[in-house]
Amino acid sequence: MLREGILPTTVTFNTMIHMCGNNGRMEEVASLMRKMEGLQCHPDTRTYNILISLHAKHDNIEMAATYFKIMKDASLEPDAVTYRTLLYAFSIRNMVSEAEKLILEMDKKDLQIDEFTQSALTRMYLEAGMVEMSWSWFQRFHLAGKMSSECYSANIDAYGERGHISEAERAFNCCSEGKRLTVLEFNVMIKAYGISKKYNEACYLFDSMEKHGLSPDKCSYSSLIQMLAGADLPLKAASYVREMKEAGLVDDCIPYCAVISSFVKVGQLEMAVSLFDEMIVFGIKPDVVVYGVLINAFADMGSVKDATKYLVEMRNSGLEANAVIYTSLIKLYTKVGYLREAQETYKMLQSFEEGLDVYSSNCMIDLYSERSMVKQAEEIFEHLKKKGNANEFSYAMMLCMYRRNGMFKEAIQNARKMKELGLLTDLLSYNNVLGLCASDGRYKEALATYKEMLSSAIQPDDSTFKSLGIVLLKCGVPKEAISKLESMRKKDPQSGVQEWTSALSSVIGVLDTDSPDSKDA
DNA sequence: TTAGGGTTAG
Repeated sequence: MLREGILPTTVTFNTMIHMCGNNGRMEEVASLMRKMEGLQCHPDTRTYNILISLHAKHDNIEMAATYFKIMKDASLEPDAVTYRTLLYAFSIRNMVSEAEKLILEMDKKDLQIDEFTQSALTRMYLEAGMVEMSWSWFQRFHLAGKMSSECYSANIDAYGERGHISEAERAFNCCSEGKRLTVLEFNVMIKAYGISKKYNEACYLFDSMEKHGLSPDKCSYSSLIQMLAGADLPLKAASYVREMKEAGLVDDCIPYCAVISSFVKVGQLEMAVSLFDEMIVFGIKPDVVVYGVLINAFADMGSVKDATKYLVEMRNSGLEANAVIYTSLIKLYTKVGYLREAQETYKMLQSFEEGLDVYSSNCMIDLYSERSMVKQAEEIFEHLKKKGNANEFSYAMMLCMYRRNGMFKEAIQNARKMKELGLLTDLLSYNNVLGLCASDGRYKEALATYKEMLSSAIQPDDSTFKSLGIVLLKCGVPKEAISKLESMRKKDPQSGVQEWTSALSSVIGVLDTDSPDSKDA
């Protein structure tokens, strides 16, 4: 583009810088700047505006601010575009003092802030915890009277998203005084009520749209249905789905799916199924997600028959099961103890990119360990470890399997590895490890584990003290003394736990070895 | 710059 013999003008450079920058070729932008300098071709205000906006877009705010300074040093007058670009960039990064400095300059030059930047200011002040300040800016714009629906909505949304519901309401009311409301303001206000868990208000506002001569659009319905479903109010949500259907605004199964999954969540599976049936009657095609919801629901119930029914139905309608569905099936087969089916499903999962995750692998370990199929369980466990995916569940299940099969050495190694990797975090895991230590005669290790448990603020339970009681008993503490410790703990858990700790410390603290028959202690 | 559905165990 830069041909020899023809001197490119500033305008040409501006165009090229703009093009390169928009394509992300920032090195070329820098090289063009150097060429400009070499040719003594002077950048103008527009050149700097482009540079500031490009660097802001590429998240290099320092460079954007630097060009602003260079521009002024070159005695070029920043214009409304310059200020708007930089002020917006500062606002969305919550750079309050930098933004305020610019605003001051703009006021001096009598330059107006555009409404898009204004809503960014509202957000910035809210993020900074300066609610009053944000409100005074909102008012300044509101009183100037040139706000659009988009701007009012952006402000209502800014307040609503952060739970400032009364400011959102005030902004909404300001809007209704100044101009005719549109669906947009209603939608963000409904969303605001949802975020503040004011579901009745949301419904009431939605229902009042008609009185304002407005019809709710797809977004109004979707957000209301979504919020009600998420708030465990599926019955209410269902009535709006029906209304939405009546209005001809349902074109996929997503709103139905939200409500169906809400019914499942609150345990009303029959309602979920009947809404699903209703959806089919209306000719809305179910997709793999909504099938997934039902299959998972029946998997949780251990109902192979129903889960399979929906799986078959899904396949018959030409949909392929995905990794999520196979994971639900593995959960189901683990629950009911169908090893062969689980193995087959696990094999199917291998063909997926996300494929074999910890969850499904742990299900397989669970199945194998219940059957004492040590080798098979180990194989999966090794695979998990190799990929760095083995988690607390994986380790705990392996530990239990080893223990059940009398493989104490392996069990202890596992327990130690768990601690080492920081995977011992849950009460159940601690209890597993303590139970193991107690039955394997590792009293010092039991005490250390118990102390670790207390210091990581895990509340011990009855099962914890059952194992510790065995430890004390094996150390020669009489049964009566142990029962006394337990009744003390039942009466006053706090001091009871302390009594247990000192009893264990005094008995075990004097031992000089742990498990005399082991050499790896 | 309005909203959006599914899997996480002992």
